Amino acid sequence: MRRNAKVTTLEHALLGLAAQQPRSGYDFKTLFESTALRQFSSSPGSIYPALKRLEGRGLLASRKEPGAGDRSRRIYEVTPKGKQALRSWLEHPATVGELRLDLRLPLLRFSLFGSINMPMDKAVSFLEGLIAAAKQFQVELNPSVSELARLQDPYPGLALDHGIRGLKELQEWSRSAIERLKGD
Amino acid sequence: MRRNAKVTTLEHALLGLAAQQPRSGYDFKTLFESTALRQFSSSPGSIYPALKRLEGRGLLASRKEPGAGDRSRRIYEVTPKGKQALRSWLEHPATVGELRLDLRLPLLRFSLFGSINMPMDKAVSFLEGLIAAAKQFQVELNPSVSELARLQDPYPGLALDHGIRGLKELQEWSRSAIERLKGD
DNA sequence: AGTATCATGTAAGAGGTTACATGATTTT
DNA sequence: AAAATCATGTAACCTCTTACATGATACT
Repeated sequence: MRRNAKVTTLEHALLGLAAQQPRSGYDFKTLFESTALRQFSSSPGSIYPALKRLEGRGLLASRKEPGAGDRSRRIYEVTPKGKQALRSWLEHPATVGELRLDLRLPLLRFSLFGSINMPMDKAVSFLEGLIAAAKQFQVELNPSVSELARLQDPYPGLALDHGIRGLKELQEWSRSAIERLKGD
Repeated sequence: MRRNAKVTTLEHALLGLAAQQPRSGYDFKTLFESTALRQFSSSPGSIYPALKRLEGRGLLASRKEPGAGDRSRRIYEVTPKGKQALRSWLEHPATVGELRLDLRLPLLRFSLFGSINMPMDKAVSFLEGLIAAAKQFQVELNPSVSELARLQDPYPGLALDHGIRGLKELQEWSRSAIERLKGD
């Protein structure tokens, strides 16, 4: 079988949350609804099928937990194979290419580092890589700054300025996060 | 016909670019590849079908422009109906709900304000609304800060800190953009 | 008694991703 | 002569969105 080869962002997030602690589909759903994770999904229509796919691929395992009456919850927990997939995803260093496409993804990974007890020095390396990628991306954008400054339309240049500020902020945050991690 | 009621983000972006100036599918494709717009699409597989859909709905019109040999480009330009749809999208104020889901969208809209010659005072109102929404969102996140600070897992709290810094930065950028717009 | 929440799911439709396909022209 | 670029598209597959559906329990 060569289908379903790719694990999606939503699936990776579910994997990470399941690795933190076993949860039911409903638990995942409410977590996604009530936190910044909502960016990566919504509603049962994506979460329940994703859980089934992950179980079908052997990355999650489930058991029925009979509740009061018929409120039986199905609890998912990560399998060794799932933990392996999670680990290799989390350990992917952030690259310029990834930042260009979506800078929220490295942050999502970082937020889930605890799910595999990522050692502090690896987290610091990740952040250092993130700083390097952000810096490089920022440099790449410099030609566009002068280019857009020449237009009479001010909006694209201003929007680009926001992007650059975001990259600077990302570097500053990364440095402060490194300090906080080291100060434990 | 009630199908295709919803205009997607990619389609709105195409509409805005076409309103700036008529372009070919290839022009759109290279623009998306070479700018921050790449976040909202990729490759011909999404762009060409989107252009066809927009033409089918009467939001874009196309004409063949015979080039040298058989390099005929198909040029798309926005129709009055398309400009209307574009305008109503661009004039949507940013809300907290939108920021919670994806704060890149209001920025995308802002970057395309020139395509309908958005009057300066409306752009300023938009930014003021953006500041208000960002502020409100920031306040909403405060309970999570104390909650996550209590965990032994440091990563979610640090990631949240990045989100909050981003919201502060968004407000600062908005203020500076207002100044720049007024200083014209 | 009625509403909200817990809890899980399915079905239809649409759009995006990836990969492939074609052919001319320009550059190396 | 070969490779890159211009230029447009299609097909398969998959996932997501939206909406609907069900039934028990807790709350007011």
